[in-house]
Amino acid sequence: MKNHTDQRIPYRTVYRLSLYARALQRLLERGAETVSSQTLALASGVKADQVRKDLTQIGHFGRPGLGYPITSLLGHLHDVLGTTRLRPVILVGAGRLGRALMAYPGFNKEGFELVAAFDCDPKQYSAHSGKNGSVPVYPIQNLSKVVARHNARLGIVAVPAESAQSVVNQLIEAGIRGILNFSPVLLQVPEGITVNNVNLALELEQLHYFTEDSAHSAKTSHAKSRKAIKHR
Amino acid sequence: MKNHTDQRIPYRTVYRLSLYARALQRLLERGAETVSSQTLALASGVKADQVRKDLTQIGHFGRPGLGYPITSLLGHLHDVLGTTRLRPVILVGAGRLGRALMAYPGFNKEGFELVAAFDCDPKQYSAHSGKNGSVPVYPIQNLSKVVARHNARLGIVAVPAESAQSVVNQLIEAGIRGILNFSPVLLQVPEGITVNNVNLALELEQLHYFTEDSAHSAKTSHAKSRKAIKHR
DNA sequence: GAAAAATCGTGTCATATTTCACATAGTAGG
DNA sequence: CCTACTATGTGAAATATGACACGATTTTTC
Repeated sequence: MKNHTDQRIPYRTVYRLSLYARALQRLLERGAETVSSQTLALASGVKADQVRKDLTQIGHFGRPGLGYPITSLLGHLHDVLGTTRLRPVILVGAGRLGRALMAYPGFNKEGFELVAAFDCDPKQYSAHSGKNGSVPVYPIQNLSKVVARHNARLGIVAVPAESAQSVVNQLIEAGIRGILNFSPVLLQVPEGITVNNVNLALELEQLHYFTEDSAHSAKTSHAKSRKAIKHR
Repeated sequence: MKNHTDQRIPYRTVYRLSLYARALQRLLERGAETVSSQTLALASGVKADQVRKDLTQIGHFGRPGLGYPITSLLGHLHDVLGTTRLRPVILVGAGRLGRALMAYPGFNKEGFELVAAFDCDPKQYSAHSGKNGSVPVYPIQNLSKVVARHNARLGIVAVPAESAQSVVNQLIEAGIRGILNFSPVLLQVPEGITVNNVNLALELEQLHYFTEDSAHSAKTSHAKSRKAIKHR
């Protein structure tokens, strides 16, 4: 039967579960103890029905007339999402974007720890490693060793387009299984490796298309079927 | 009738069209003159059928037995996507992420021009404005004026979570219609404004979930239905 | 303790998106 | 000019995703 342990959670549902976790965190900080699907929906930007459907998928049961116990639900979400403890993440590319990511304070709060960065330019790693509290930047040659040491599975790619594929090959070789790719190229990866692309240009082009009401479609109000806010 | 001019192109199709444009650009640089749906599909990471369906949506007709003429198709894509000329984009938040974005060389190549940046910290704008060729950084108070001057419709939000909603309100007030949001908050916007969210933590959590094969699902191969590479 | 209100869980329906399959049209070669 | 081959365009089936509605269960109130 449809037990919650015997099948993967759909693609987009995982996203929403993360959203819920964040919303719950905020609610918890405000002193709430239970939450209704209605409230959680509002806080996450989705519909109440969707919240209930998603939450039943992970097998957590709320109580009619009362709602969901926040603490328990949050714990359950962390279990399912695997964010119970800090997960190590490594970064390749210590250029401007890479350094911006290193300085991002949200990693730990969200259950991840940026444990190491890599670059091929000696100026980058000699300049930044060793600073107190900051992320150490190693030469790319040390990749395998450091990945193994931290047992990292996730990697962020923030290198120029030219070297992206080469870097990814090395990441996979080193044992990385999931890649967050900021470079604007189509990465070739074997079965079993997951890639999420964040492509500035694609985002902007899409935004541009959907905000341009002249020249494309006569009816602006035709967009009623599409939500203004997108969460993938 | 299903004419290509009388209806909007679906959400995800716009994304793929952008992908095609990039792939075509590369093919063109290699000296190719025509391309088959098969080849274009391979270069873009989608299926050939999908390519044909998408391309018929914009009303461009390929030639059986030969394929699509690259130059002509690329021009048509730029028309449809509205990337025929440079579109102005403004940025709010000149912190680390903001400065990384300002230094991103890809904007112009992809049809966008980062015309101005804003910050509320005098240190940021006094330090960076006026440099030759770089993006000027203005105080946030000048937002309306500068947005109007450049006739910008698109804005990028790279400010801390606390100030994101406030910034977005000002953007909308100033005439911005599409927002690329890097802050991890749910933005409230009126009908007609499009928001695309880029949320590091959500991306990582999803990656983590889908690369974690223990503890969640017995069958790893169960993921046959999901593509390893994701383009939204 | 009984009735009313609140809220969950889920079957069913509607919509959007992708895949399949194939008839159709154009090209190349002799 | 005719045949063989290639590649498109598109209707239809399959899949995924989200919306709706309603019965069931618990709390709250009197």
